[in-house]
Amino acid sequence: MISEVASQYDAKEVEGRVRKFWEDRGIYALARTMRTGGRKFFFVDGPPYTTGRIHLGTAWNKIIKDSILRYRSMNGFEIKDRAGWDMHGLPIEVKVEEHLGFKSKKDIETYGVDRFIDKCKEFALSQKDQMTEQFRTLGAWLNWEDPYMTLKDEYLEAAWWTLKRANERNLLERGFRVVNWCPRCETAIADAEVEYWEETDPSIYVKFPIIGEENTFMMIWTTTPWTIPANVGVAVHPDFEYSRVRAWKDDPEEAEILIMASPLVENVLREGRYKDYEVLERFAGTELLGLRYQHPLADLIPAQRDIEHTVHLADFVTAENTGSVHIAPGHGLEDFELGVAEGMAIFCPVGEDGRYTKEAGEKYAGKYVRAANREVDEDLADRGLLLAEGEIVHRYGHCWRCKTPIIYIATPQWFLKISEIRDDMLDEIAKVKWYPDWAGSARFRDWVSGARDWCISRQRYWGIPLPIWICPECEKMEVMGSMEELSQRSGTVVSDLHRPAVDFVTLKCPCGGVMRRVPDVFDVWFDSAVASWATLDYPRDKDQIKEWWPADFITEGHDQTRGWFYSQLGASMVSFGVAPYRSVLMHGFTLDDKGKKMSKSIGNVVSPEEVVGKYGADTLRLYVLSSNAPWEDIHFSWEEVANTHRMLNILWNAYRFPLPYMILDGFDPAKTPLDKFRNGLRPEDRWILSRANTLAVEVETSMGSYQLQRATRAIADFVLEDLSRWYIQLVRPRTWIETDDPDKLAAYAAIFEVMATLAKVLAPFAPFTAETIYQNLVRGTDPGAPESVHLCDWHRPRDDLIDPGLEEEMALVREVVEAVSNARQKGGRKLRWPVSEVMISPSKEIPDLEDLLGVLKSQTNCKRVTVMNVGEKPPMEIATNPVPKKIGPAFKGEAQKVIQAIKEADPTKVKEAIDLAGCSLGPYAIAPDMVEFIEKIPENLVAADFSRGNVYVDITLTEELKAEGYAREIVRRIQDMRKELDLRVEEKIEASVRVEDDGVLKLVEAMKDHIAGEVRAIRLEMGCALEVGGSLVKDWSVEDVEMAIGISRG
RNA sequence: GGGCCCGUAGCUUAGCAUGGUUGGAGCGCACGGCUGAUAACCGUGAGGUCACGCGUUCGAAUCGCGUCGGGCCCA
Repeated sequence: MISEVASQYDAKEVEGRVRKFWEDRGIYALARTMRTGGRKFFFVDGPPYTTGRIHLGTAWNKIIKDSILRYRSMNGFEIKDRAGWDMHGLPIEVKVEEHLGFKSKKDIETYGVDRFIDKCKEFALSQKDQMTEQFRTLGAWLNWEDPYMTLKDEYLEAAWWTLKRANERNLLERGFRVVNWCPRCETAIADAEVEYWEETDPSIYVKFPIIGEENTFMMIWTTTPWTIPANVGVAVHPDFEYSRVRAWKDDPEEAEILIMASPLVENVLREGRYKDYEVLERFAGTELLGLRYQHPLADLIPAQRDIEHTVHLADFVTAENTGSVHIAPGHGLEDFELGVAEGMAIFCPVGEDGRYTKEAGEKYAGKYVRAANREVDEDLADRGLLLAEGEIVHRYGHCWRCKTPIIYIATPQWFLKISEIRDDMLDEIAKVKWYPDWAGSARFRDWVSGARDWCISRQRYWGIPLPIWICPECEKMEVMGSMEELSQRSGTVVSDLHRPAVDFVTLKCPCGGVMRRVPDVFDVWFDSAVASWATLDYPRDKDQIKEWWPADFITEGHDQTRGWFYSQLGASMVSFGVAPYRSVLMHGFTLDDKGKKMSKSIGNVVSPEEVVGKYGADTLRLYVLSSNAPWEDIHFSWEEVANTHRMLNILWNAYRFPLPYMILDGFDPAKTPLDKFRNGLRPEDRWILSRANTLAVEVETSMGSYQLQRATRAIADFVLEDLSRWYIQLVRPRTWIETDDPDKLAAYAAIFEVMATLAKVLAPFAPFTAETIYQNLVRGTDPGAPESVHLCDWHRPRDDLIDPGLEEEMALVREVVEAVSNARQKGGRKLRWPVSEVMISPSKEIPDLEDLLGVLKSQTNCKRVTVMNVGEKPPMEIATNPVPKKIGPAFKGEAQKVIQAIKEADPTKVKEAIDLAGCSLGPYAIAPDMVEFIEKIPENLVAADFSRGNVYVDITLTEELKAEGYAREIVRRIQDMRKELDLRVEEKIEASVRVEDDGVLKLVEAMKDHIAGEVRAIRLEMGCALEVGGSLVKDWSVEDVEMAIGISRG
C-alpha cells in the first residue's frame, strides 16, 4: 500500500521516523552483515578528540565518510568501519583540572593521581556518548556500538607493541629537546597553551672576546640575559655581509675591534656610545664560520671552560640589532636544532623549577633565572663586555593557567628516529592513491621530506604510559609489549595499564637492581597513530589484521597532513615497514561566509545542530557534499543551505505529486511492470527513464574519484531540471485521466521506476529522504523488497533504457519551448491561449524531432509545429530602402524622383527584377546597389532564437483559438475554487458560470463538455445573465470580460 | 619568511589538466507567465576589469612569472 504524505517536506518528522525505523529494525547491522563475503573494504575512522561538541568540520568529515561507506556497501563491499575516539591528553586533563579548581601539577599530586585519572576517564567517556548522539543525528553510519577507544587496555597494548617494535629496530632513542616550560607549574606545556602578551624585558648588547685576536669581539644582542650562562655559540647569516670595525669613544688609542653585520654598524656603535670608527674589513658571513671566542662569564661557570665556543651559520638570523645571534641550545628551539645539527654541547644549567643548577656555577646556583637578569648584566659589565643595556617591550609567552612567563629548557625526552626511515616513508607515499593527487605528491611529500625525529614523551598523567623500564643502577632498558608480558616479566598480576597503577610495577634487573618505569606518557598523537591495527585489536587479536590490514581508505582534513596522515605513516613504518593506508582523501575546512576561519572569539561559529534544527540532516549533508570539491574549503553560506533545502522540498513535491492518483487507482507496480508497458511508453517516459539511468552513470563516475560534489550536483540537477521542471509538467494531464487508460498506467510505471531508481541513487547522500521514498513506494508495494533502501544493491545503470539520442532531442525541444515562451511574451500572448502554429527554423543541422512533436505541441500550446529545412525561413515581407549615396551621383537632379519611385514600387517586384535581369522604374535604371532590401517579419509572427536557429510563433487569433483560450481561463478558475473548497481530486461538482459578454459566451458554450470534463462537473450551466450559486461563488475578470462562477459538491 | 591550495556577477559556484564562437548556472533583484506539486513552479531582463600586474601566443578565465587577499601547515 502506498500512503499519502505530508504536503510539506518536514525534515524533523522524516528523519525522526527513519532513525527510529533503522534502530527498531537494526538496519545498520543488517547492512553490514549482509555483505559478508563481499570484497573487503577496510576503513579507519580518524578519531575525533572527545572534548566539547562536534563542530561543522567534524560533521562534514563524518558525512563524507558515511556517504562513501553507504555507496561502497550498496556496491557489495564488506566494510570494516569502527568509529574511533581520541580520549587521552592534556586538553582533557585541563578540563578536569578546571572542574576541580586546580592550579598546577602539584594540585594533582596532592589530590591523588589515581582519583585524577578516574575523573579524566569519566569525562572522556561521557563526552564520547554525547558526541555519538550528535553524529547519529547526521545519519552517520559507523560502528558506534563497538568503537575503538584509545583508553582501552587493548588499545594501550597496540601502542606498547609498536614502541617495542621501535626499540627492536633500534628506532627508539632517548635525547634532549627544548620545550615550553612553566617554571611555576613545573611542567612542559604545549604550543597551543602558550598565551602571548606584551612584556618589558632587558635589551642588551654583549661583546664576546675572540680567541687569538687581541681586543676583538663578536657582537650579540639578547633580551634574556639569563641565557648567557648557557651560551655555547654564535650564529651569523651566510648571505649577509659583516664588517670588522675599529671603534673608539674618547681616545682612538683605546679602540676596540668589533664584528657585526655591515648594515648594522652605525646602529651598534650608537648603542655603545662610540664617537668614531673605521671599517677595517668587509666580508661574507661564511668567512666567520669556525671563529672561536671566549665565553664572557667563563670564570664564573666552570662547566663553560670545557666547552668550545665558535661561530656557526644559520638561515634564521635576521638583519636586526647586530646581525649575530647568541646561541644557547639549552634555552631555545632554533638554538637547540642548530646545536644538534652542528654538534654543539647542549648545556642547560637550569632546573625544572626555573632555578640555576650547580652547573651554572656557585654564584648563580639556586637563583631564579628571570630574577638573575640584572646580576648577569652586572657581571658582564664588570668584565667590560656589556656594550649597552636598555629595555624593550615585546610579545612574550605565558603559561595559560598561572600566567607565569614561560622559559625554554632542554629536557630529556624519548624519540622515534624518523630521520632514519624518512626515505622509506617517501617511497611509501608514492604508492598511496591520493585524492587530490597533489595532497600526496606535493603537500605531504614536502612535509615528510622535512620531518625530524618525533618526540613521543610527555611529562603528564592522562595518557598511555611509556612501557619503558630502566634500571637506575646499570641503566639497562627494557620495553614491554603487552599486559601479559609485563605480568610475566614482573611476576605480578597487572590489570591496569594506566597511571598510577603501572608506575608501581617494577622489574628485576639482571644486575640486581630494581627497574622502574620512566614516568612519561605518550604524546597523544601517538595514540591515534596506531589506530589502523589497534582498531583490529592487534596485537591481542592476531587474525583480523591478516584479513583486513592495511586500510583501503581514510579521509581527513588538510590539517592532518602533519597530523594523522603523518603519525600513522610513521608508526606503521616503524611497525611494519609499509604505509598503513592504500588511499587517502584529503578534505577541506569549514570557514565562514567571508572565508575566515570560524572561531569563538570572532563569534562566527555555526554549529551543525543549528543547521540540522533549521533544515534537517539531509539538507546539511547535501549542502556540504555539493558546495565544493571535498578538498576545497567550504565558505559556509546560510543562503546556500536554504537553497539546498528548497531542492529537497521540490524533490518531496515531485515524489508526492503522483501519490494521490496512484492510490486512487490502486496502482500496483507488480501488475504494471515497466517491461510490460515498454511499448505503451511515450517518448517523454523513455526520456526520463534514460535520464535517470544516465544519472546513475554520472554518480558512479564521480564517486570513482571521490568527487562527491559532482555526484550530488548531478542528482540535484536531475531533480530540479528533468524531474520537476520538465517531466512532471508533461505527465500531469495523464494522471488526470479517470479511466484505466494504458497511457496513464504507462506513466505510473515510468514514474515508479524513476523514483525507485532515484531513491537508490540518493541513498548514500541523503539517506533519510531516500529511505522515506523507498519505504512508501517500493516497500509499500512489494513486501518482498529489501527492508531498507540501504540494504539494496546499487542501481546498475540499465543500458537498455539509456538513449543518448533521445536525451539530445529533448534538450533541443526544451530550448525550443523556452524560445517560444520568450516569443509569446514579446507578442503578448500568454501560454493559456493556444496559437495556431510554431515554426522552427534551424540554422544548422538538428536532430529529428518527430517523436517529440507531441511534447512540443503541448508545452507550447500550439496547434501545429512545422520544422523547416536548415536555412529556410517563413515568407518574409520585404521593404525597400533607397540608398541616396548611390542614387545621387547617378541621377543628380532627378535623384529625389528616383527615391520616390523606389519607395512607391512594390518591393517584391523590385527585388525579383534586380535578382533577375535589372530593374527599371519608369525611365530610371536602378542598379543593385541603389536599393537595400529589409526583411520584415509579418505582423502575425513573433520570433525568438535558440542555440541552433530561430522559432516563429503565429499569434493570429481565430474564433476557435479564442474559444479554447477562454475555456481554459474558466477551467483554471474553477480548479482554483475546487482547491479552495478543499475537494479531493476525484470529487464531482456542480457549477454555474455567468459570462457577461455575448460573443465570448457563445465561444465558451461550444466548449461546454470539455470544460465540464476538465473540472469533473456533473452539471455545468452557462449564461449571460445567469444567477450563479453554490457553496463558493466568485467574481472574475478574464481578459476584460466580467464573469461570475459558482460551484458546489455534486 | 617557507611549502601546498584557493581568489570568476551582491552571494554560492561551473568552465581551467588538452588556450579558440557573444564566460555558463542557482540564489537575490526587476518585470511577466503558469496553476489539482501551489508558502511550489516557469520565462525575460539588469548585473562580470574572470583578484591585480607583466609575459608566452594570431588568440589567455585557462599556460608562465610576480604582487595582493584568504586557508592549512611550518618557521
